[in-house]
Amino acid sequence: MYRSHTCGSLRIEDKGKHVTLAGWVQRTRKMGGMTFVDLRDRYGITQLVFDEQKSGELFEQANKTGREYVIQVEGLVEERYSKNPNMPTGDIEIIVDKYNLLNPSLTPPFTIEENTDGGDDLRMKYRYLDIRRENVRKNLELRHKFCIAVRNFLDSKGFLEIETPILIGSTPEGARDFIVPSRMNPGQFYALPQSPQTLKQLLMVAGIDRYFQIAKCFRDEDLRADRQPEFTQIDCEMSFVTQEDILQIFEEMTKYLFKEVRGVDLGEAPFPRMPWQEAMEKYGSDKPDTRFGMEFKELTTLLKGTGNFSIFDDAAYIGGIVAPGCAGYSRKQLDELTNFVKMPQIGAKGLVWVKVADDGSIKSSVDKYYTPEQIHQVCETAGAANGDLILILCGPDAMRCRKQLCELRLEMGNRLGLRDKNKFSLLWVVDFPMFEWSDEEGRLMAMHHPFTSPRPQDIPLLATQPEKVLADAYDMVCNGIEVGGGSIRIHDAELQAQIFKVLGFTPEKAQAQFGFLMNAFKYGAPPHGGLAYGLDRWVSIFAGLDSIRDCIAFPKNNSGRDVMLDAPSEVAEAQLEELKIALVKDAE
RNA sequence: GGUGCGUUAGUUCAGUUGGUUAGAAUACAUGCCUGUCACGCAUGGGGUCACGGGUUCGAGUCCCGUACGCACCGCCA
Repeated sequence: MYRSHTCGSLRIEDKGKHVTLAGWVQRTRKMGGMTFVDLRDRYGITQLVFDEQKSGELFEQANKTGREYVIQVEGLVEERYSKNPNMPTGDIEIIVDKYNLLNPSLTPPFTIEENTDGGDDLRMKYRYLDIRRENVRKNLELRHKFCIAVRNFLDSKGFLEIETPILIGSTPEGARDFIVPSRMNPGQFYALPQSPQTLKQLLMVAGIDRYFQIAKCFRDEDLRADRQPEFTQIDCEMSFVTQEDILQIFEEMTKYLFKEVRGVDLGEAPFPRMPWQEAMEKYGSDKPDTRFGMEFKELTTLLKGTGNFSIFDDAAYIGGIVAPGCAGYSRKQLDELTNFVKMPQIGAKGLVWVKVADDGSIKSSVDKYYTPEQIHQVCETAGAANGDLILILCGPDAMRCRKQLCELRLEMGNRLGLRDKNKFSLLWVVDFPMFEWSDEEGRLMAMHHPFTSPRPQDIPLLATQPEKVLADAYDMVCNGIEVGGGSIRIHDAELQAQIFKVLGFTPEKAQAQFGFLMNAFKYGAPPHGGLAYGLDRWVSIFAGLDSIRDCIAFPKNNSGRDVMLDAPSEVAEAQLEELKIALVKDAE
């Protein structure tokens, strides 16, 4: 037996017990004739005491233990002389009478402390040391609790957890696939699933009317702080359900998770539902952060062609937001905001402001182009009160301009401290367009995915005005983050074929790519639909993290590398030969 | 594919207008210290200033390129 207790379990009630502990040396404090050692494991830290007079030889050994040495000790639990109220085990200490060095350690490249001195890169290279730190471990514990709660909830609702394969076929729609060569079928490749989408639909055809899976998904696209090439989805599908049924059950699950895992009561009220069109008009985003207001006010008709400001006259869209209490912004602060919107990734040309002072007097950066009455009208329309600042953007492309205004709104939200990590605002975004135009492909693309059902009332439009068709699709949004999304699927082979046609697939190509699904639909496919939650995103929201990497045990870096394993890497010639793969030598 | 920022001690960073022997904190080592818990005090070791080229009497500092990291745009059904 290596240990009788963990390093976090002993309390004053255990006084007098003879115990065995094992763990890592967090720190040693040498006080001359006395040495304190903090022994750490996953459960906590317990102080060990070595006394020169009483411990003799043990004292010498204790003084030689370095950081992160793995040791085992036996000793008596004693009440402390001077207690430490800051730690759970702070009332006791172990008077060590037996010491066993299990394994020494090199000095770690960064300190194993909550506020480590290690940078991200180094921490990832030595992730096994990083995970020893309490805050990283806490995130993994939270992730575990989240998964357990999901399983409990879905099990209680009759869902079956079923695994689907990782080696599947490539699908050209959507993200770029990771592909895996097949040795037994030279020249042919598997693809890793971007999601188990088609497989779960086949499970519905198979009569598994409630399915879920905590599924790894793979997308070979560039990374971000909130995007990894492999990530985890809580993938769910149900048969004989309407959109309403799905929204209700997953709203219930969300409330359950908040309560069980985060200790937050979201209340009885249903989540607001916002049509996609409204989200775009009010927030310039299909995933609005509704923790704060500052909704867009369109000013196009009011300002375009009514003054002599050519910038506005040439714009297709003029919109503003009201920043409450910001009328006192200095020239410098306004310049900062102007520079912010002019950053290349935002791309606005400039920023117009209107200040409504505390006494109601109005001043703006376009005073010379408009009459005071017109500017006053702007304040009315925008709903600005005394002390408020109106920020206005315009541009030739309404959609782009709204996106820019969206960025500005979020920036103001940050500046005004309105994006509190402990506040949660959830909503459903519904009624997504079925298709969006792709300039690159020169055709319509499925906005959600090609298996999404159009709203029944819009089906007649498919043949005539497909761009006007709305989908039976929905996203769950929390604090401006898309945390889940799904749709009612097509269960009719005919309708599915019609959608493929709109997407520019020839019947032959559709058959080749998705024949397995359309054939299955011919054998009595039930009406079905579902939803997938982004596990990594949920956990990082619950933990208040800025990057999903912090809740993934072994994440990839910005360029898709695992710096700990040094993957990806080259493989042996022999492996390539076996796969009949020849590498193209760089011509240079 | 693109934009921005960064790369200096084991680590996190500072380094002025281009000018003497490149600093701090922390970590590490040694010594002192019997109630510490971010212990304290003293001493010490530790640097290819990412790499390559250029400008200059002289480059950590300026210029060009490369690599790597981070954030973002494109991309992510």
